[in-house]
Amino acid sequence: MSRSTGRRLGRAGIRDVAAAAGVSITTVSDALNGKGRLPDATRSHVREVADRLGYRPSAAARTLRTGKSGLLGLTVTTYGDEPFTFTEFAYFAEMARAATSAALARGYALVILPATSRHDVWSNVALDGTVVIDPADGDPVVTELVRHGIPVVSDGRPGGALPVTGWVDNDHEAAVLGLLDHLADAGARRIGLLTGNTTDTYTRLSTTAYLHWCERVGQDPVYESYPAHDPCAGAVAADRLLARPDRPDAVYGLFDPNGTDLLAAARRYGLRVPEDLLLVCCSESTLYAATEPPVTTLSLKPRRIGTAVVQILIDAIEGLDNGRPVEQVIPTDLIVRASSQRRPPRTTVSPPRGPSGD
Amino acid sequence: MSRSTGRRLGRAGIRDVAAAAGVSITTVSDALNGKGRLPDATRSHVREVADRLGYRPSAAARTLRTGKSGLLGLTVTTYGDEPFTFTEFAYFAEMARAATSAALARGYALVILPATSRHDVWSNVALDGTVVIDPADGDPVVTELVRHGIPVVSDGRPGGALPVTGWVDNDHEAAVLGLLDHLADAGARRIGLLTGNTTDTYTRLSTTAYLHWCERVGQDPVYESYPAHDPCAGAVAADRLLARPDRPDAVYGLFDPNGTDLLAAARRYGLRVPEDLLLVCCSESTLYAATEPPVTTLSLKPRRIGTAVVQILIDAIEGLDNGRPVEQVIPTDLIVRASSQRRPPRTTVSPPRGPSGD
DNA sequence: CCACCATGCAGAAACGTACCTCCTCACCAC
DNA sequence: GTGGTGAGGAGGTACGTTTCTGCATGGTGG
Repeated sequence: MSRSTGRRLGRAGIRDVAAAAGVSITTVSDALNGKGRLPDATRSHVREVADRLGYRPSAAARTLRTGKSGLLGLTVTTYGDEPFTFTEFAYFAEMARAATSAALARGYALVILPATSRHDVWSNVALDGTVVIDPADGDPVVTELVRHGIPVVSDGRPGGALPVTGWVDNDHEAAVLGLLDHLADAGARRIGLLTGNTTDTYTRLSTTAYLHWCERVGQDPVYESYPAHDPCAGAVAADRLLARPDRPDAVYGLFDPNGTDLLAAARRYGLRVPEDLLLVCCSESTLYAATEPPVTTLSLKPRRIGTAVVQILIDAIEGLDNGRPVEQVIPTDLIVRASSQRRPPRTTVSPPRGPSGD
Repeated sequence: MSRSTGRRLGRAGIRDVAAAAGVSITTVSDALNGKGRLPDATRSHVREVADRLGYRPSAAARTLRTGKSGLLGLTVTTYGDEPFTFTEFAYFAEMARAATSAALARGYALVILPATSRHDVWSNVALDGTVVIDPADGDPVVTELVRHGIPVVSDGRPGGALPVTGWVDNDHEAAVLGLLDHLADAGARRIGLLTGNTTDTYTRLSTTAYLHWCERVGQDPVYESYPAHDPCAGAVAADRLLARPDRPDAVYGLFDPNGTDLLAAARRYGLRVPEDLLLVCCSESTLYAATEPPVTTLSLKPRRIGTAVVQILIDAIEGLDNGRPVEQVIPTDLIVRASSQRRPPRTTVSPPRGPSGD
């Protein structure tokens, strides 16, 4: 019994197209992929027959043959017990969205894979490269990927001398220092910090930058740290911070929800913002433009980071890089709103608050 | 030159493991996959050798052979011109996160694919099935996927008689009606709506439910619609709604940012919430627990939806379903806070409420 | 002692594509 | 006529698995 005849059970294959078009498999492949030396007549004829048969090349076969799958992993490290903290905050959502768009524009797609998943999941999908968000020091997944020759680009400086292909990050120290200066310029005498107790690079760098700044200006550090993955813990920590005897007159919150947490805590203690308490938090949420008062936010530019990470990764995959690791620093953006200015820029139509002296 | 010898350029293959273990390829495959009839001694020996060589089976080859890739598409339809509105709001983020976890728990991974991407992207990845979020009526991508025999489960009732494998959705009409009753019970005389001008099912069903309710209770509809994908348009629309001569004394906002938009607009017009204006908005954000005042939100339970969608899809892929479409309705959850109660429950000094369980 | 069966394993055929190697013309210059 | 050349296309192999089929071997019942 001939193996090339008989009803195709599944989809039409390249063989069927070749047979229907009266040409060879090679010709079909070349015509559809724009390779080889073929007259336009043959090319369009093959294309037409393929369309008519509803032919879709098998991604698996192509991947097996070429070694390229067109898939990039998007790995998120987990915090605490949460199985998967993807998009816990707006940052991840924005970053993932930008990365997806950028990848798509270059013909790649993103596969979401948590760093903690077991081997079988990782090896069940053929990856051309991987984006790792905020890898832990000496992350075993990253090291294994690199050992297998898969390009890895991380969002956030990799700790523990991870041999990644490249990374993209903000200059967190500079951002924090600039923001603290901004608060000091606005009149802050004692600036507090709401931070996390996790060991990720972002938290660590930001916290040490704060400590250095305190040392430089001779202020005693005033901070509370909490498990950032717990949505309630932030509110409690904000409360603790404002309940301290050495209560700060300005606070920077490292995480997205800290702004509302601190606003709520301030209300509970009868503190007016910004008159009694200056506020800045790191967030990508547009909600802070419409709070009372609007809150000054530090944006880490996740869109730019997501885009940059993917570009670097794909360049490395396609051999467009020079072979050396690429390190790219994305500037942050301090969006100044009423919460960090003693004199509100323009407080709406409603009756202005008490004419607080400058 | 022998083809089976020579230095393997890439990773070790199953052949190398077989050679190193002194068994046949079949034995290696069986040992590693727990099939065939092999004594435990052989099995563990093979496994050990494979580990030593750092053997990882080729996902592409396995997919080609078995026809299953272990990949599920996660498709998001786009709004307006935005290339990709994935996770524009917290809903998508939560939903995607839950779907990813659920898929992973059953050995699948999710690939993010916008519905608008061209064919080449879709056919470049072997999908076992696809989750479609809020498909447009007669979505061409969905119809094509179904034609190719790929199971499709949608988040949101599919319009246009799309022949999907199943769908999961909230009962949006019931949710809106219940919520309007809640506002009426709290004393609302004229309830306004802030809605979108897009044609997606959620917006459409919610709006018509509102109109029906108005008809039933004999209230003139008071609503403003705006392009939901534009973050600024919401604030403007909220302002318009409260600037109307027939200003409502209660408002329901269909989209996540509407809560803060409406709070800000209320402040501009000197309206107190909830005394002068009752407020509810549809949101998954925990930020509304800490606004001033806290805002009552309608949760669509994206976690449960994401999980359910994936379960249905995988059941269909693995033939665990009965072959008929599965339709599942997830109840919504009205989280009542101060903004929708004339008498604020308790304006305490104590730290805010505990975790918002699923 | 032979047929029989379960056990343990090997051979080899696919899966569908890409691409390298070659073949066959027709045409032209010499 | 002959060799060269370039266009147009065919054959066949390899990518790395899974799995069907089959072949030994040793133990067991008749």
